[in-house]
Amino acid sequence: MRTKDKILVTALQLLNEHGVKSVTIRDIAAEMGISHGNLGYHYANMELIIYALYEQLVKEMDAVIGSMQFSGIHLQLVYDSNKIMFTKFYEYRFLFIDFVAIGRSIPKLRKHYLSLQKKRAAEFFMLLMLLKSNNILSSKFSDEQYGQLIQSLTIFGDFWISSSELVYNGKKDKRVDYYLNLFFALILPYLTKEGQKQYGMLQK
Amino acid sequence: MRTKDKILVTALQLLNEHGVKSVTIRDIAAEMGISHGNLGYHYANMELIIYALYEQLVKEMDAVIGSMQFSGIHLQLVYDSNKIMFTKFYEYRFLFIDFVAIGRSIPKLRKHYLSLQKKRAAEFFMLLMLLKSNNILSSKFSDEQYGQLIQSLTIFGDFWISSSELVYNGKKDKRVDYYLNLFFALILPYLTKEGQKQYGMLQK
DNA sequence: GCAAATTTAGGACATTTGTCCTATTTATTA
DNA sequence: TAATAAATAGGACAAATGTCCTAAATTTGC
Repeated sequence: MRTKDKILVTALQLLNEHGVKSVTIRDIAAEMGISHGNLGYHYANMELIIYALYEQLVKEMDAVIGSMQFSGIHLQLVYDSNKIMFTKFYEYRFLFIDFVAIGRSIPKLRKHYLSLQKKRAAEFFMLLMLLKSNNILSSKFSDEQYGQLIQSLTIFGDFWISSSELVYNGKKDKRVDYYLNLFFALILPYLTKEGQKQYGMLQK
Repeated sequence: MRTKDKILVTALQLLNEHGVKSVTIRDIAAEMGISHGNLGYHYANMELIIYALYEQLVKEMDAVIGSMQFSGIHLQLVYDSNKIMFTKFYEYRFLFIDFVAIGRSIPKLRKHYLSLQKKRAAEFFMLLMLLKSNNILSSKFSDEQYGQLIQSLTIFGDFWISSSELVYNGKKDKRVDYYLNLFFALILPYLTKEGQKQYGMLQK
């Protein structure tokens, strides 16, 4: 692996473990066994590394979402795509754990995230509308209510990791599933009979 | 005001504005126009200041919640108590914005928060059960489902500020109301006819 | 195989920050 | 009022950190 890539791998590991505040250029160099001067040659400072990792996450998400086959609308689809997203998010958890601090110190990242979120919210809204017209989500709730639901789901999606970092004390390999389950519990009361049937048959 | 109290006031203002990462003992002293040596005499480091502010928040919350009159069970009660909590949280928003980083660097704070959260969740569960038995919340959802709802509401309650810090661009004085409204939208589908009626009549 | 470009190591330096220390001033109390 | 305690100012210092620089080593392209 090229040094430049290896730096990102090591940085990600250290950032996830110790948090943005505690990791320095020199820490990463030491962990890799290279000089801090060398590391500075590839990435002059932590912000560049963090932004590179953010770009990497976005890229990986696009790739994995893009490769999904949308064969007919079904609750399983929502489940699968969210499971992938939750898992990826957790791989890059330091970003979410220090979300605001990072957004504050790297305006470019914040700006990009905002437009990304807007796009994702619009896609998700389309998906919900589709589920609604296919009698999976109930029609008795207004589009505005579904819009609000999406906002809350977005907040949950962005911050379940932070919460779990402080609170979760279950098995490590069940963490994502646990919060994915909570996420779906938020959608549960909006389901029709048919939706509930599909929910019961979800392959988790 | 005593210097020791004034330090907390100034620290809170700076922390809310710039975040934990960017505020130092010396910054606070400079803002107050006193020497850093003097500030060190009262609080040796930032962690002591942050913990003191956390204690202050907990104390203020206890006081304000304790003074509420619980005259009969009603959705308005849930609304009012949450409005108070949301408002207080926002006054001390730096705590929530850097929740994980603070919890990591001040284990005592993390530990206290965990036991507090446990207590609050239990109280909230009792409240929901009461609303359920008073036909405000629907009986068609299981206690387990209400338990999950509380967990999601807790995550929302702890992190709406972080999200708003990055996303919200509405009027400043409507911020708390906006997220309180989203918070209640999460409860909406669990309401009975009677509950919905009370919801429509909420004095916001 | 050799010149040029890239990569690497490590030193130097300024800045920031927490921490400690002492001297002075202000407040308290007996 | 005198002595004691509390509060304040500001200097000193070490550790950490980003940043810059140079020289050596390695790789690349012709």
